[in-house]
Amino acid sequence: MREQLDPTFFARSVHEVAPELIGCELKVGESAGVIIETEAYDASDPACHAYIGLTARNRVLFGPPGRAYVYLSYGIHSLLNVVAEPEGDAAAVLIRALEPTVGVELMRARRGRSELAELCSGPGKLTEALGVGLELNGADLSSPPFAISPPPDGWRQVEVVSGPRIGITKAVELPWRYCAAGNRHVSRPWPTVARAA
DNA sequence: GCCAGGATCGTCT
DNA sequence: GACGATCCTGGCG
Repeated sequence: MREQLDPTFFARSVHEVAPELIGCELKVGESAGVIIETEAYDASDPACHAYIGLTARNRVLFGPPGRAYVYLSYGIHSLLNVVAEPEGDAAAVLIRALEPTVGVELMRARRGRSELAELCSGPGKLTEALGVGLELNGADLSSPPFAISPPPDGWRQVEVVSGPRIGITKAVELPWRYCAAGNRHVSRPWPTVARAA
């Protein structure tokens, strides 16, 4: 297994952590993928679960960085976030899409789909593919079943582009969605790119 | 190919 | 009692 991200990596501004997670490899159990799409949420942000203050659901956001914040969306999907910023500062990075690298057959079985681009191209899809459920809420991302490693050489110089976040109704104008430019595993096509000639 | 609608449940008012 | 940081299916063109 490769070296993992240093714990101090996560104890910074979520607006630094979110773009820098692009290209990093996220492993859960026997499956892994390269992170290609993220979104940043901080406590001053009306769309953030921590905006309303500490509650039973969002308490992990206020805790130590480098943990997993997992919650149920629409009563159906588990969504995975990485807690950022020092303990006491609530902020997190939503993992929106991965490019599958390890354990692809296991992902296919869990998703019930065969096309590679349908396995992890969405926040609800990747948690199903990786086997992430609510029981992992609060878990340390540097301990099994989790592991996060820095980008391998081929990913180190990938261009990261930003734009508006998806699926929210508040603070829609904030350009806090980040993605690896041109990657076809994104959850949605990039809304603002000009068409190539 | 695009769009509208439904599934489903924990959390907060 | 209402509302999602979503996904999939079916109907239509």
